[in-house]
Amino acid sequence: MNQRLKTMAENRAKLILAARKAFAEKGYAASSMDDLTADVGLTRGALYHNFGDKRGLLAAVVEQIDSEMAAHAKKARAKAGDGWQGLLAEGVAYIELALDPEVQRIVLLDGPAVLGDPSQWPSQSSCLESTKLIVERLIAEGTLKQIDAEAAARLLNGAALNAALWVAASAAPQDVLPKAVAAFSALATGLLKAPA
Amino acid sequence: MNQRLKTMAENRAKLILAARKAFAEKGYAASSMDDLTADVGLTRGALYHNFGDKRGLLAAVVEQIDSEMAAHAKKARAKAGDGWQGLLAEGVAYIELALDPEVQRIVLLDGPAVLGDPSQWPSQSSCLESTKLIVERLIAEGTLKQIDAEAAARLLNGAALNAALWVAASAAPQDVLPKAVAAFSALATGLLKAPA
DNA sequence: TAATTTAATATACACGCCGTATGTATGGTA
DNA sequence: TACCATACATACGGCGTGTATATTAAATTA
Repeated sequence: MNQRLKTMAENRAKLILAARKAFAEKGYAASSMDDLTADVGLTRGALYHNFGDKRGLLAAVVEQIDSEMAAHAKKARAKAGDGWQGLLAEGVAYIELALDPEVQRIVLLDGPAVLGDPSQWPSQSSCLESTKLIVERLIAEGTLKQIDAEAAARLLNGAALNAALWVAASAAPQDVLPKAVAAFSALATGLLKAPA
Repeated sequence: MNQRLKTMAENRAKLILAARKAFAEKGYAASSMDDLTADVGLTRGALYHNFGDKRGLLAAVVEQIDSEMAAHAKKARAKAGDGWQGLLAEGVAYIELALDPEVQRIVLLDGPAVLGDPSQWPSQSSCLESTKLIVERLIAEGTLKQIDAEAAARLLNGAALNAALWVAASAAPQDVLPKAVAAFSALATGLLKAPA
């Protein structure tokens, strides 16, 4: 088979892996591309050929992490069913995901600053889209109030992410997590037509 | 009177003003300290003497904008009274404030990435504190459910900020703003003990 | 299989920016 | 008036990015 494509894919994977580590530990700005590439036995030549520039590498990293997050959230939702409980479960899953330092630093802090508004990212918007679809169905079912589905989906995600940041930055995350989840659930019930 | 302190204060103000402009337009990373200081007839010497480093300048800028935001939100709340309506009004005020590109870029994007978690900033935490106080009073009054006041305050602020980012990034902000406000209000009613 | 072409990666260079160390000049003070 | 402190300017070193050129290894074709 094609040898070149294979090694190229391997090199891309190696660079992304090293970048996840470096970006998470030192932050995007403080990560040297020379060091990063040298760590995996390459030079900046490979990097600029594969990703265009430093931002391109960050975008690739963000996309990877983001898709992992979406998969995780989707699994959590599936476990809780496709109705109201599923929507709640997805939000809670996001909160828990953002406890990961990699997610915090790369996706929540540096990502927006360097790449711009997350809702424009292809990966995030897919996740948002799925949330929006559930909301739309629940509205049609009469479970939720008649509000703009996209607005509701965005604010739910936003609240969840913010809760996650709070939990992550706190001194005792395991104590704060349940409070955050409780507050999130309470807020979410505001969308219900007939409150629980 | 003391001439030196006066000119120093003037220079600080000039630098902060120029930084607000540069950071808002080009972003923090792309703003050159040489250019910035030259714009106001100074050199980096003045900057590093007054603010320590580039981050220090950003911190000063963020603090200034942040305090302006807090003042604005407080005023909006006062106008709507000190109860539940005031809490809502404060959230809506935040959403509207974040339509300002300066606020978006500096406070919401670059600020967290460079300075770290916003809840640690002295200015923001003061605003959060005031929200928390209202929530606590409303809980004591029996207006709100028995939930953690800090959690509720944080998620409210988080949802509002996220709504603002969405509105700001949209093609037709004036159309999206009412949807965001409606969704925010709906979410917030989830905190009420007896839903409206 | 040998020559040729393609392209993935390495190397080398130019430029800009930050932070610091040192110099200078002006305002306060005795 | 002479001295000192300090706010600011100047000069320097180092690092990091992005790009242009070179090299090497794989794929293709005859």
